[in-house]
Amino acid sequence: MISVQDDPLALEHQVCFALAAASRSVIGLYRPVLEPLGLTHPQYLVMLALWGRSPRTVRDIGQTLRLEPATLSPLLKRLESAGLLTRRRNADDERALDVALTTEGRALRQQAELVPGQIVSRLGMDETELERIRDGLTLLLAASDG
Amino acid sequence: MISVQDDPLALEHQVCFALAAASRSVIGLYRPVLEPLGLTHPQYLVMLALWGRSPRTVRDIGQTLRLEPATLSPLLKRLESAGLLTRRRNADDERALDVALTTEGRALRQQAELVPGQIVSRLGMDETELERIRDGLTLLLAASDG
DNA sequence: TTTCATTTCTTTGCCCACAAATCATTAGTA
DNA sequence: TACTAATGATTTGTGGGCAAAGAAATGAAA
Repeated sequence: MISVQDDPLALEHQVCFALAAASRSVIGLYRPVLEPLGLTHPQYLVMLALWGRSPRTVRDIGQTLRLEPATLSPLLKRLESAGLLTRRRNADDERALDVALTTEGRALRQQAELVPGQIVSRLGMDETELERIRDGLTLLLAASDG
Repeated sequence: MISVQDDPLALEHQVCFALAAASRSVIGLYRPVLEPLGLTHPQYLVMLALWGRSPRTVRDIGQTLRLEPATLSPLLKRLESAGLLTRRRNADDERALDVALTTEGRALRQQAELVPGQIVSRLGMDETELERIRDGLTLLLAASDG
């Protein structure tokens, strides 16, 4: 007889379910926190990348965030419409698109600095445990990404 | 001076980035494995739920998988079109929709039983480590879900 | 230089994912 | 019995996310 214990298809055994559900759930926590900044969560990640270094090409952002250019292309246009960045063809290589922060985009960083603390507080989890999970996920990403 | 070490906005510090990227990356591993079954990953999760118990209402599936009815509604119609399940209003409560496996849907389980092994093998990760990560994610889900 | 392959981004098509609004049914209440 | 509130699913609108195809620029090789 198959019990929940040893059924390999039991939902609670699936890493992929825990991963997908936790990802959606945690990203859901960001929604109200990012809403005053006018950002969705993927847009927030792009801004994090640009606050780290600007300008960057689409390719560069994609490699950093593990996103396809087909995903980034429309997303970057929305951030451009919001006035947070500019999109301009690179002078040396017209294929590449330079994405650069505007003054407004750079300024948004101040508000964004409050975000991680708010999320951790909403999670109400031990920070050490949180870091342990993050490190596990980084391992998992490396294993699935390679 | 702000170094990568203590910058709270550094990408590699963000649990949400590791979570989102790992989730997409791992789900990406399922694509070629599920393709012969004719399932996407979210559809696979719904089938897992139904292999666990059938029939179920949309509400029940949504609570189990943490998905909104608005997400499930079209997804279930696709699985119905694929012949894997039936959708019928509950006789006792016409508001509720009973989702039940067809013979074909039930039969697909055999092929699905091979999936978890293939994924673990593609990940090439220690299974104990994988279980540790899953348990951490379950904690995270509980913290963000409540 | 001409040709062909490669690179980079964009477009198209399909599938999630969810908030908000809507519809139908049921439950609860006067 | 009527009226109202609550429940369960669907629809609509917006925004990811990616594969595949397309367009433009560059690089390489004949």
